[in-house]
Amino acid sequence: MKRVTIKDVALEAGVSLAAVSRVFTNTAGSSARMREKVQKAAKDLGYRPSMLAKGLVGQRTNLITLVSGRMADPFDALFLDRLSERLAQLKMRLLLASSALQGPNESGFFQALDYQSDAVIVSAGTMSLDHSSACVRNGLPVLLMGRIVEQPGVDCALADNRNGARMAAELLLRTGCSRLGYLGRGGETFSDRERFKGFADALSGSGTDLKRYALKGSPDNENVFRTANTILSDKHRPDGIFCSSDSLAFGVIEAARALGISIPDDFSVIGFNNVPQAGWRSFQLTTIDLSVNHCIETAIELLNRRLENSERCPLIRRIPVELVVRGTTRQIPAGGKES
Amino acid sequence: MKRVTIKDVALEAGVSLAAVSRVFTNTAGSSARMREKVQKAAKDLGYRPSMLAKGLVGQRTNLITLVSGRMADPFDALFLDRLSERLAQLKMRLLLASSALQGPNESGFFQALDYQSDAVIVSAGTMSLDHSSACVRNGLPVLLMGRIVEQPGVDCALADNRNGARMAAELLLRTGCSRLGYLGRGGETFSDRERFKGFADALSGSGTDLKRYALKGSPDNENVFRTANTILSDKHRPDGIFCSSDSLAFGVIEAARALGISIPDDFSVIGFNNVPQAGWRSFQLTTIDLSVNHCIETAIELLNRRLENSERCPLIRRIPVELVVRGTTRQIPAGGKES
DNA sequence: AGACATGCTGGAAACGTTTTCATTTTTATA
DNA sequence: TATAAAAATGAAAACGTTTCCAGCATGTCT
Repeated sequence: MKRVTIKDVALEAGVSLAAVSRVFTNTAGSSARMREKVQKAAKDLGYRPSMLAKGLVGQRTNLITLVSGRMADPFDALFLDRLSERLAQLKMRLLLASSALQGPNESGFFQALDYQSDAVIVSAGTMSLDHSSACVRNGLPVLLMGRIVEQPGVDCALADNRNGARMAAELLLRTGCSRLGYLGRGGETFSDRERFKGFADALSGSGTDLKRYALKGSPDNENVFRTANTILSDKHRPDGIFCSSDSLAFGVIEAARALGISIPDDFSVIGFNNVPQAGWRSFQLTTIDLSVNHCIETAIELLNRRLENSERCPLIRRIPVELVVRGTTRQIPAGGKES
Repeated sequence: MKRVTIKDVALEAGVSLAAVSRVFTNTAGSSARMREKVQKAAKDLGYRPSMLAKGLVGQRTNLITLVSGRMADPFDALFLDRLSERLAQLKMRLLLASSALQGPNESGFFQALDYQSDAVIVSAGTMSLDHSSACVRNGLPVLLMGRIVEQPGVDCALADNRNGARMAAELLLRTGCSRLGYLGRGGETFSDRERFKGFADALSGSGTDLKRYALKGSPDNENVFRTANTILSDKHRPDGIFCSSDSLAFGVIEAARALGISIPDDFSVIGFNNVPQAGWRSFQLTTIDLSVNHCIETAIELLNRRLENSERCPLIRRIPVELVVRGTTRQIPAGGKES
């Protein structure tokens, strides 16, 4: 019932505590005989080092706190899943901070501090950064996914939004759309703004109309459907729309179908993220692919570099995106000049 | 840069360590004056107790380890999300154990032990329970979601699978299906078996055909589609199919559409879980609803009861399910006798 | 006024590690 | 073989808490 400690192992092996510790931390300075004795004793007793004690004295807990939004969007779920797996390979563990519940002292940053995480990753675009400075002050690295904040100790990784938006704009133009729309989530996140701006800039000079729509209320399918329904019921509705996420695009597709608007003949839709569902036969959504794996690798790289040198200046990494053409946009006219 | 400890607070307030600790743990035996002094000092210094130290000496870490499968299924993602939020209300944190990576000593159970979690929740149906006994032996409560293992210290919570399967069977029968199929995931999980058995039992005596199909390979949409396509291409294909999860049902629906089989006129589909997508206009899937909130509440209740009495005998909780009729099954003939 | 319970307070041990430092043993060098 | 250098080992302090125990006021009862 009682935990097997390093002391028990030392006793069993007839050596000192320090010796056991050295063997388990692979510190130089223990004979082959010693390693053998200790390892045998440890195995016999079923010893496992207490990460709590380790973290208390050492400077690493191997804990990474993740502040994530609601897992409603499949992209977030996928990100979480892969991140957890990848970190496990590096012997690190993910500690979840519910970004939903935000009491006075309940910020994910405080949680990270309480458990002495080695770092905090913030992937919730809407999460307030009010208390991030508390982390920075304590030397706790912060990694921001999806937005940029210039502050020492805070690294950032985010999609190449402008480029993605540009590709979407160009495709819509080349396939003959002329009244365009942009649909973003209500919250006005950093990514949202960048995507709109990139879309608008790419369109400028083309002489096309651009209307910006924003979701009001929660991003669940039903609400998206209603919003899209309103947009598409308008007499002067757009004939092509770029959505800041695939989830929005799905709702738009369904609204178009419900109204009998034919996709892609009468109406085009482009999403963002390329979540698995985008490829399903029911949607065949043309979208901007943001590779989850690429996100993870970038995050891991920034994390590692920060952990080995906490003083280095902040880095901002842009994750490249790619256009994936499926069935919600028209074919590019064959005669046109190819880029 | 250095952490503010209880010692600093004690010094600032001019009291002893013990006094500060007592104030922060709400232990009886500190005067109003003392509380005031300490709280002021703590606030001035920005003190936050180290959960590591707390966990090391006390017996609670407020950490719950969750061993979950790949987050591909939206139900899992939802469960994780809500669980994290609910636990946060109770001042507990979720520590993730990637069930994917299973090295020799990498089982989630060991991870729970290493960090001295207060409990382990296993929601990955396919996760091996090889090392669960190590937890039980160390007095670490185990909560199994979705399957039953009778062992001291191990509580179980799972859907009322037989009842759900019965409802599915009855609906299919009453809407006139006569050649039925059951499609489960390959792994042959506990739930899978229960659902099939429940389905088969409810059908016995009705004189209908029942064929059991199982997915081979990964449960991604494309693979499900291929499997469903094979099933439905058969000349003697079923005219109604019950799937062990909504994700499977989506693939089946798409395969039917691709083959020009009309739903629900020529073919009926029922899923399990009632994930949000089941209600989307693109699917309108008739399914067996398993309430995530109900799952969470049951889990929390079992957890709490186990934490306050680690000796109590194991409990098995069945979570009720409900039939949600949508568009992938035919209407029940009006004239028939209602139940 | 003396005895006694009561409530508040601080000292110190404990939790399970790592790490520094001094000591002992081994190995290499002359 | 003596000696210096190197390697292996153990004792003890530190990490930041909680908790047990003893001491000391204070107030109450005879």
